[in-house]
Amino acid sequence: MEKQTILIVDDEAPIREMIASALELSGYKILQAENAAKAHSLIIDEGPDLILLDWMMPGTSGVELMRRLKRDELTRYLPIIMLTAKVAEDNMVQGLESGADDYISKPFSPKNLIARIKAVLRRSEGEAREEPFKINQLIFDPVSHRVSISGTAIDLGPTEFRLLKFFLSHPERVYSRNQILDHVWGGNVYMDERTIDVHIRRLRQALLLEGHDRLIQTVRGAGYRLSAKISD
Amino acid sequence: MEKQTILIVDDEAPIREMIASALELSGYKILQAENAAKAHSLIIDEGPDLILLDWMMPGTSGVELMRRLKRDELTRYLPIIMLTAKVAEDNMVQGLESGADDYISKPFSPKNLIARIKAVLRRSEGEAREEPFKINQLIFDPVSHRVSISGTAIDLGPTEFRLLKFFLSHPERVYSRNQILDHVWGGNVYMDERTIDVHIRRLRQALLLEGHDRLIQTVRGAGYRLSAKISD
DNA sequence: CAAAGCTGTCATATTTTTGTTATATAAATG
DNA sequence: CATTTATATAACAAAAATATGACAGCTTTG
Repeated sequence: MEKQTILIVDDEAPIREMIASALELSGYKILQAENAAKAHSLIIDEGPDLILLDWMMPGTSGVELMRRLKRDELTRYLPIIMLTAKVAEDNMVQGLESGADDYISKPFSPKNLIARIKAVLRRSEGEAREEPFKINQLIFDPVSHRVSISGTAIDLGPTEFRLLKFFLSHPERVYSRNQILDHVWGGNVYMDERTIDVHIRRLRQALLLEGHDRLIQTVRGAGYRLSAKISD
Repeated sequence: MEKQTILIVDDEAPIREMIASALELSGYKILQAENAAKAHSLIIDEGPDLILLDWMMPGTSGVELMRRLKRDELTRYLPIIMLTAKVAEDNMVQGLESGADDYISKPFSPKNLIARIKAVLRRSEGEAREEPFKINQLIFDPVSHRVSISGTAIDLGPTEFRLLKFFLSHPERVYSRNQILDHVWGGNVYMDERTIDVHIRRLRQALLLEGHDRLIQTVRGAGYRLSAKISD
């Protein structure tokens, strides 16, 4: 299976490092952020599978970040495990209620943490997004694995399907060919960058109906972007 | 729908009561047992849909009971959620490894508990359906164990029958070969994935009449799907 | 016990998909 | 405007996924 990515959000670098090394040993890919803002952009850009979120942070607090994530359609289903200081158990209730999937109090053993991560990931595995994406006349249904434009079925190869899904999950945002490679093909693949162009071409070709190929836009020198806003 | 039954196994009566009243409010039927022996006989007699199992119990421990249940063919698939005391978190690891479907540490909020129960039940939700399925000209009657297309009886082997039943209970949804394996053959079977293809072939062969073989659709790179919508 | 029916596995055909490469276009640059 | 650079397109052959037919071991039937 593809290596799963975990984002650690904590303002104390040593703690992040400790957790990171433990998790890397267990085969996860690790991202780190020391504040909510950085965390948020990493979430958008890298799309981690799970977040370990420290409760007590200066600036935008953990709760606040969590609220924001839950509000956004695209990040709503991202599982979150809260890290709480031992004393702060009251907050825990509040935390669980505002949408955390689990909590764990410091100090904790790596073994324990990993077990929880596994449990949460397993649990949320069955809860991947089920509602179809809609943009203009396009409907993308992950459940039945179908794509249609104004009711007409669209035929996509597996790669184009994943590519379109990726774009739909991160609309209105440019991605470089390398980022696309990472997300759609998975981390450790070597492939010529030009090949992306070809797949973009195929995707556009498939979306031709009613001009939906123009959803996929070229951003010269930067990469590609999906956008409902078709300038002309 | 039939009210679902949950068995609470915990040696402390007050805790059982607390949980019980919360769950009853949510519309579940509740059974209680204060030790493993009683739990086991209740399981056999009443066939609950899910078990909340306290980890720390005098006498036969929770683990032991769980092991026993997992060993028995009849109870192997009974979903179990472990209840752990906060201090005993190390055991939790052991618990998940020996087959619990989830765990939750005391103290927990009722809301959280119910959410998990729902998640676990949803995952293991089963069949048992009396009314016939109908799709296009196909009629599948689980009770009489008969299948027909436009009145013509269709002959299916046992496996193809189960396979078709599975698809009919989850139409318009793609399933990977592994998921199909889990649902139709049961959890712990080792079988070559390609064998699924062969059974799909046999099923299609049997449904040939009036093009009903096209109900079973191949989704390249993903698996198979049953759908009334025949694109071509 | 023989016949008939099922199952899972293989080996072999077929069909799709995929990454590359070569060539054509289009956009920037000075 | 000529040149350089980036992207689009078409064609292709290798690789991957799926379909199909045959078969041997087992069970169930009669």
